[in-house]
Amino acid sequence: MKETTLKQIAETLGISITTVSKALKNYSDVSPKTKQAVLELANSLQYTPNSFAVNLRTKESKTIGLIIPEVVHHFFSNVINGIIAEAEKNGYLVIILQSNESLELEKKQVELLINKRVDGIIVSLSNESNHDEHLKDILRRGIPFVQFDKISKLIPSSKVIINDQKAAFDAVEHLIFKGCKKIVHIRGPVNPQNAIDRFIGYKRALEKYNIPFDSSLVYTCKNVTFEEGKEFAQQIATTQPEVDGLFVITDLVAVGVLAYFNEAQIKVPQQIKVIGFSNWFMSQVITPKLSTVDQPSYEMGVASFNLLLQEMNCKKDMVKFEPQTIELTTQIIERESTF
Amino acid sequence: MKETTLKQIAETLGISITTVSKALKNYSDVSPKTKQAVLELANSLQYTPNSFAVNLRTKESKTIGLIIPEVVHHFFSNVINGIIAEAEKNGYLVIILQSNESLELEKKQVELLINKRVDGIIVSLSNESNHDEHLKDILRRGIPFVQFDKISKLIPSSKVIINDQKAAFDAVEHLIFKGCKKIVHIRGPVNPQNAIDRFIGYKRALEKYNIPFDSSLVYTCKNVTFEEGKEFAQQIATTQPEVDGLFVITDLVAVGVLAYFNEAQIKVPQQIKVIGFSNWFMSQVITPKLSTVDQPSYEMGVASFNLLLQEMNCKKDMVKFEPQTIELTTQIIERESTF
DNA sequence: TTGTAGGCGTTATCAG
DNA sequence: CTGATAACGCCTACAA
Repeated sequence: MKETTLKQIAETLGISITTVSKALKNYSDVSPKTKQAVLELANSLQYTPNSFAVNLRTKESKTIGLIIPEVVHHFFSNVINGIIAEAEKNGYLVIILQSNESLELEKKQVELLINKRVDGIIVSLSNESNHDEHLKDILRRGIPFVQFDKISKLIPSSKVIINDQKAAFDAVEHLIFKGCKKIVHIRGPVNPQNAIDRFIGYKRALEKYNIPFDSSLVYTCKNVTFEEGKEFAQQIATTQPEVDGLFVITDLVAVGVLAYFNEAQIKVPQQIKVIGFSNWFMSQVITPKLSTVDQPSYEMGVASFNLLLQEMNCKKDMVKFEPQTIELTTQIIERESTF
Repeated sequence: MKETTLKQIAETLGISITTVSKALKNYSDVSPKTKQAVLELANSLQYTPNSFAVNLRTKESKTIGLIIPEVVHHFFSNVINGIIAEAEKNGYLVIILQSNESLELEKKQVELLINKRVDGIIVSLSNESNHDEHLKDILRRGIPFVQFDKISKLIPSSKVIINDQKAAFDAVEHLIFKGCKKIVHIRGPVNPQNAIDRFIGYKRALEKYNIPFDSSLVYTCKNVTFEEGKEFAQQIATTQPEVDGLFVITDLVAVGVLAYFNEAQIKVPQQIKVIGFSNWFMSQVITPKLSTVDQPSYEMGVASFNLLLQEMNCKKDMVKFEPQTIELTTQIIERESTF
């Protein structure tokens, strides 16, 4: 099974490789006759340029790399969706890697992508990531780079984010408006910037409405799972029965909370109100339907790719590119769990 | 930002490119002294071989392509997970494309991957796919190729599947054992082989237990969504109240069914029993917990990649490869919806 | 309008 | 042990 090459076409047609190449690329200086001959033969031989050779010549592969913590995840799979759709529109392919929330893996994968010489890299950091060197490496090598959602603020790259502080503030304010006085926050792990920001938003809302902050009302997820939600809900129900509101880092965990409350016959929203984060599809399917903060995941993917594209184009044109930060808007979705 | 190359190292060290290359690749015939010098310099210059050049020379890119109908899908995202994990273990990267259940897109994407000269291709067909030419193209070009789950039986490639007929038979038999007499099947679209096979399994089970087949009890999904589940459930409840069992093509749709029954206060499993397919995480979270057929998604990914790897290795060694079919086992998971 | 020549960076062969 | 040379397939000044 031999691949057909320019050389073959040139030889069977008795002309030079150059002419064949030009004919195929619609150069003006090829006689219509030879051009047609070339086109026909190329077609019948199913010629496609060898992308390895093209990559080597042009120094680009029209391929980008994407590193995310988890593929099986409502938010991230939607982001992937947005990225590959937008990439395809623009003639780019996407290599996807999963860090499994491990900093070690994330580092290795950055290295992999650098070695692969992808044209650009998009990353959302793992929960473990409290370390920057591998990201600086990307910058040092001059590879176009975009961070989204779980970012390192200190790295001067383009970023696509939401205003986590404000979104969290809104969520907690919503609970307060609904009459909650004693509000628990089930927060994300220690490292991720967005977990920190949502925590800050929670505190700010309390502050604004003169509710004293009480650290015993803060629970910290390690794995951010459904099971953790159940466990924390149980702890809360048994040790802090006076809690009447719950702001949860993400819908998956909030669904775990609701699952426990259902089992324990604790009435939501009558006895306790719950609001999640991210507007997962399932949150409108469970009983009671979960109030949440809508986070535009697909759009984040699209925006991330487009920022990357801009930077890649600048690089090609040797134009300096200024990193940009795009902040997408969020929205409170009120459902049964906070009626 | 210049990339460092063998040439640079050779020049600054005053030796030949060949020697540098050998030193870096641990060839036996390089003096320890020069070797060390090369290694040190390469290290301090952060040398990494230009993969474009390597690809061109070796005619492989250590990259495979994966085409699936949907990324945001519990089953497929788990398969992706399995594939990229196994690929990474073996030094391969994965380009992911999404056909959006469109045959047109699927064809284009196959072409894209062929042009990209990936080392191998893994595909799960879109629901629209009733057409083979693009798959034959892969075979014609001699590109290692594996199909999984939604396959074209006629294409002689390796395949990773479950026994959909048997799995469906088991599910329906389970309903019959639980006392169901009038069993509806909400089936998948017309084209996909696995929708056809599950339908056959349904009929066989009825036959075995002498329940006459009644085509008015078969509903056909177009989009296989939550909403469709709700709609069909409503139709069934209003027009065929004597139905007492429901075998649904996939959990997502089944969850839609349960959502309607919940709203309409129809008691599951007392009035009607429901069994889904694929063992989605959410199926154990909703109320009532959904009985289902467990389909090993991650494992399908792993098996698919491994089959592909075998074929890629055979190709390298110029050994003939015989396409294989791996059939993974399924299992009935009994939960509240069929108690 | 066509062709020659050089190079992208690596690897493999073969001779010194 | 070391290196010259060719080749992978394509692109692009520059000549002819």
